[in-house]
Amino acid sequence: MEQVNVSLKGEIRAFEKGISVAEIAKSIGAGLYKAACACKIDGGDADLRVTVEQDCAVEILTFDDAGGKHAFWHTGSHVLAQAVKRLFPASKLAIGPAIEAGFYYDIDSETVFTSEVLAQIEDEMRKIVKEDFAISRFTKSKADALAFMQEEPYKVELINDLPAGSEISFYSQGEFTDLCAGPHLLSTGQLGAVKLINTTGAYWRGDSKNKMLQRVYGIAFPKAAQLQAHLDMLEEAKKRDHRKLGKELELFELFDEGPGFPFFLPKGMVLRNLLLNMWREEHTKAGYHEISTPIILNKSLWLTSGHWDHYEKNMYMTEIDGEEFAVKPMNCPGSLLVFRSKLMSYRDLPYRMGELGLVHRHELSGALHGLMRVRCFTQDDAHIYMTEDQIEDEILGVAQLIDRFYKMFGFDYTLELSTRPDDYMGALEQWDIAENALKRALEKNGMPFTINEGDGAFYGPKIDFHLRDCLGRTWQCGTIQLDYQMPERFDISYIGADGEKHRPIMIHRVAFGSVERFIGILTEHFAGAFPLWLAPGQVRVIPISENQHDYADTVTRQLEAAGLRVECDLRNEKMGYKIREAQVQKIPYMLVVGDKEKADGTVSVRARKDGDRGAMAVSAFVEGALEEITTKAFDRT
RNA sequence: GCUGGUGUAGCUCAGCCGGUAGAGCAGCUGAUUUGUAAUCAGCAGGUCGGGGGUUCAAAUCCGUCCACCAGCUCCA
Repeated sequence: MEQVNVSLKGEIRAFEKGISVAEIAKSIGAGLYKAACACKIDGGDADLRVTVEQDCAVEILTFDDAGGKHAFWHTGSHVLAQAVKRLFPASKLAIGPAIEAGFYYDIDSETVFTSEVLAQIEDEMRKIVKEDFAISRFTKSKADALAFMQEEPYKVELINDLPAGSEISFYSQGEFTDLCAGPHLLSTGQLGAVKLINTTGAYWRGDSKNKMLQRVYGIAFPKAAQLQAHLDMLEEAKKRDHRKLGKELELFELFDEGPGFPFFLPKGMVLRNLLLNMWREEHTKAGYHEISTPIILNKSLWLTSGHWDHYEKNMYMTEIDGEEFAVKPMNCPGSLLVFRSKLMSYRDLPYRMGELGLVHRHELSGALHGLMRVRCFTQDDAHIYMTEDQIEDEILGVAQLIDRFYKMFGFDYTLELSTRPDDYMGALEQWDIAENALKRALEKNGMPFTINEGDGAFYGPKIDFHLRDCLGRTWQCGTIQLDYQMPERFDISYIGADGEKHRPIMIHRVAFGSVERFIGILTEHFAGAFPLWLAPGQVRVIPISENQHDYADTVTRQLEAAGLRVECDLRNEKMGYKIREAQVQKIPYMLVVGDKEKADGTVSVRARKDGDRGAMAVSAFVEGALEEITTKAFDRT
């Protein structure tokens, strides 16, 4: 009998040739076999049914591994499809993948999947889980696969797109079979707890020209307790929603009169201005010169920049004295005009020009979302004009600046390199140079990144910074774009050491991305409990009774003199009521003053995060608070 | 923009099959003078998202527009 040597977590074991990975898992232990979802063979994702024909390294994946979760949820989507087919046999199935959290299935059905129908489907799914069907895999030739799936038009379309001669795999469970590359679990019973989250519309193949299908989202876990924990997490995320908190904390407001045009309220402005003060300080230190350019500019400028050709559908137009003007969707043309207005020497380069520029873009009404997706926003923009041999240093400098900004709040982020889009402007070889320069800068500095093909700006490739928020959603914030095109189009130049004119290269970059979006992300990140340095109201003085109003007022003035943002609550309410209100408003510190404090010249400090800290001298409190502000200390709640 | 859903007092929501609007919180007034997350009472507050239509009668039914929500698409 032939044997193969299988490396399992570094340990080599011999098995009979042709053994399936599932059997290998079983040989290790019944527990592992039960928990196994998928596997990796020599590092590549594989199905547990795969047989081992030669020496290799095998890794068994469970729900705790990303690959295991993927298979788990993918099976979830098949169970969903099976339930829908049982209840509504006329439904046509499109695609049903696993996603970052759970799975979905796109279905073409006459029946509208209301919440009642969803509950019905969910019940049917639980039955299928209970029935514990073994899941089997088989393959067919392309012709056979087409014949086999002839009742499913979407599957036929998918199969037709597969290369001729390919072996097409299917998975079966009970009466249900689906076209699928896998991997899948061994049986439907492994799913444990399933839950359908919601249903929405989705275009077939993501193209708005195609038919709108119904997308049903679901999630599943091995244990009911895990499902409950996940649902609790979603509940918590809802509480942190910046749209809710923004209203409650009076930070910003959106009115019907200005869809997508946010209004900032007094408290929101305090936060915003503090953020921008920090931004200005950091940029001044980093050698940037701040400018401000108008929001309405003549159409001719937008023709020169190429925005008219590439961005017109998103631009707001107006007419002045019989001429066409556009509201700026980007700040770069203004910056270029400023650069061009002065004769520049190579000694001036790199020239870093920053602008907190208000831009307007017409986004689809359905895309609007609180402060995260709006129609007018402030980019913390900057344009760096430089020579070719300054590119790498400048990119690195910007990346470090952005890194400092994000670390200041404890944000995680990932990098993406976006390459040449279809509607690109300029010469191919310049794009290659630019893409390589960005790639080199990242690689040279050991910054890991993924590549997002075809997602660059029309004038150049870019490095995008994606922040992760409390919902696990990622938001594109910072970006660094390298541009050879605009300098060309605007015919800008500098005088080189040789006395001749040369064309500079430019970087477009933002750190916050959109000041509005960043504030939205910060709000959710901190659940409205901003670090002391950013909190619109930092301290609330709470006298216990009228008897201490004079003292409370004295304390308040002392804190004001120290530069703290403080309010004194002199209302005729009980202390508990005032504390509750301050707590709800996420005021970092409450200072309770009663007769004792008045007599001793102290304050009883209550912190938002951990409650009563006891009495201390006013000066001691001020000193601690100022220290906390200077260090920009934060803790995520 | 598309699919589905929602729109009632400042906020959160109730109002069955059409009979002409209600609660809690917030607000105001008064009483209470209070020791670490809600003191009590009274008052005031809404042409029920907008314009239409059906009807003796519309918050309720129909249609349309607007906004919002969940996604799709797009994106900072």
